Amino acid sequence: MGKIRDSGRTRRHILDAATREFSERGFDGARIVEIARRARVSKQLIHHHFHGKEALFNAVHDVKFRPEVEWHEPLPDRPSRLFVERFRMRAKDQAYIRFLTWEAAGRRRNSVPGEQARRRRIAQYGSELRHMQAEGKLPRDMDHRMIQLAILCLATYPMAFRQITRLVTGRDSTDPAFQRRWIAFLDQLGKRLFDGAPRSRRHGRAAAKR
Amino acid sequence: MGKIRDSGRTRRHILDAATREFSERGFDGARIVEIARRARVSKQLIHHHFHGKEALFNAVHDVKFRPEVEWHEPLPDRPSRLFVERFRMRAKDQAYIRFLTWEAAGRRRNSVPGEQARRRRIAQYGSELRHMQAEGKLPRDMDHRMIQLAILCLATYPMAFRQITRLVTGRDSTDPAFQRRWIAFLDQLGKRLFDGAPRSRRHGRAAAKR
DNA sequence: GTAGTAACTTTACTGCTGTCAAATTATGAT
DNA sequence: ATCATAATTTGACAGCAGTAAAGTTACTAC
Repeated sequence: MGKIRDSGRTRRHILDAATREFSERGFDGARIVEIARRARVSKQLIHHHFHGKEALFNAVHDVKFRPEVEWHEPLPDRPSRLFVERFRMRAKDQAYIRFLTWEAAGRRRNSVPGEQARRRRIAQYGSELRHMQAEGKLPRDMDHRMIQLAILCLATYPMAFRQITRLVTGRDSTDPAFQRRWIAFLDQLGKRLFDGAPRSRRHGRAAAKR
Repeated sequence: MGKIRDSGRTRRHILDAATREFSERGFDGARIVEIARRARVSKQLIHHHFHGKEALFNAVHDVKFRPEVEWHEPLPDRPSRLFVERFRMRAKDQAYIRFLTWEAAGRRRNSVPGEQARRRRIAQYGSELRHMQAEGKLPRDMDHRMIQLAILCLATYPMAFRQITRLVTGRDSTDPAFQRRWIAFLDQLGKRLFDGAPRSRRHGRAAAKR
């Protein structure tokens, strides 16, 4: 019998199960009995290791998602790849997207968990963008924070709002065929936006319209 | 005493209250007692008029959000305004955004409610985009469905993921100051993307990079 | 080996939530 | 006036979710 006692292992099992359950059903929808079933422990044991549902939820965030937040990925050198690279990251981490979506939907607490670290992380990304602006790789006449937000829009939305993506494109956002096309599109987008007029010298086009 | 009985009025009150409650807390988080309190009726009366929580939820969608889905807005003539106009719409209807977000987060049912109408609505928008492509107003070398999705990304995400928007820009997405800047940014984006190189004749740029 | 501690189980309960059924009150037709 | 019908209130309950506390089993140090 593999009945050896190992608190670390069971804690891990519980956390894994809880991660999936919370991701799928959200905090209110999640059932701790279900988590117990998935982790193959009794629900009381969950309450023994962690202390209540709320605490378990926080633990899940800390253990499972904090690394994601802390992780620092290098920016691509070509600015036109900003969209694509970010999307690639997001597409790999569906669970985190779902967590973000639940967080956005619910308003259980005005301060988001791990706000400090996330703010730092985001600020750092922002300063790198500004640096690219200074180098002339990104247009200077655009607010770098808005560029950053746009990157997140295009990288996150299709994975978060899967039902919409399916309605619009006919394919689920997890479908590799969709991801290929979206990446191709983001590449076009990046090139048109940033390769074409990287300098700030007024991005003169034929002002034909209007 | 305004104690006259008017089923229509109370039904409306219940629906209003339910709309807010479901928007704020989602299906699982919503409490029908709370809906009753807001509508100033007893919870049993809710169960009398509608039949259970699930049915009430569907009714809310039908009555409150269906019109939004059905509504047909004219596309702007200048393609560069596509982003801005869509965002303007979205910013006005926070409740609908929240509904979409809950819908995206939860997986209560694989088929989304009102799918038929929404699909038709979306397809129509798509065909108008294709028409703009045919007119040369939009680049032909981009997949119009991806353009459509991008529009939704940029219009919806900041309003849906308010916590992210706040972390990135420092302002809440309902803040008029943010909305002004985002609109300005989307305008720049649209111009760079669609005013500059509307034709499909290879959008020649200085292929300096790489 | 034994004592102590921590992992796990069992039993039980409390509070809440959605729902049902019956009683009451208003409304409208005849 | 009366009677049927629908609106609304009252009362009650059955189920479940989270939790607490006590009991049992395994592991560890001495």
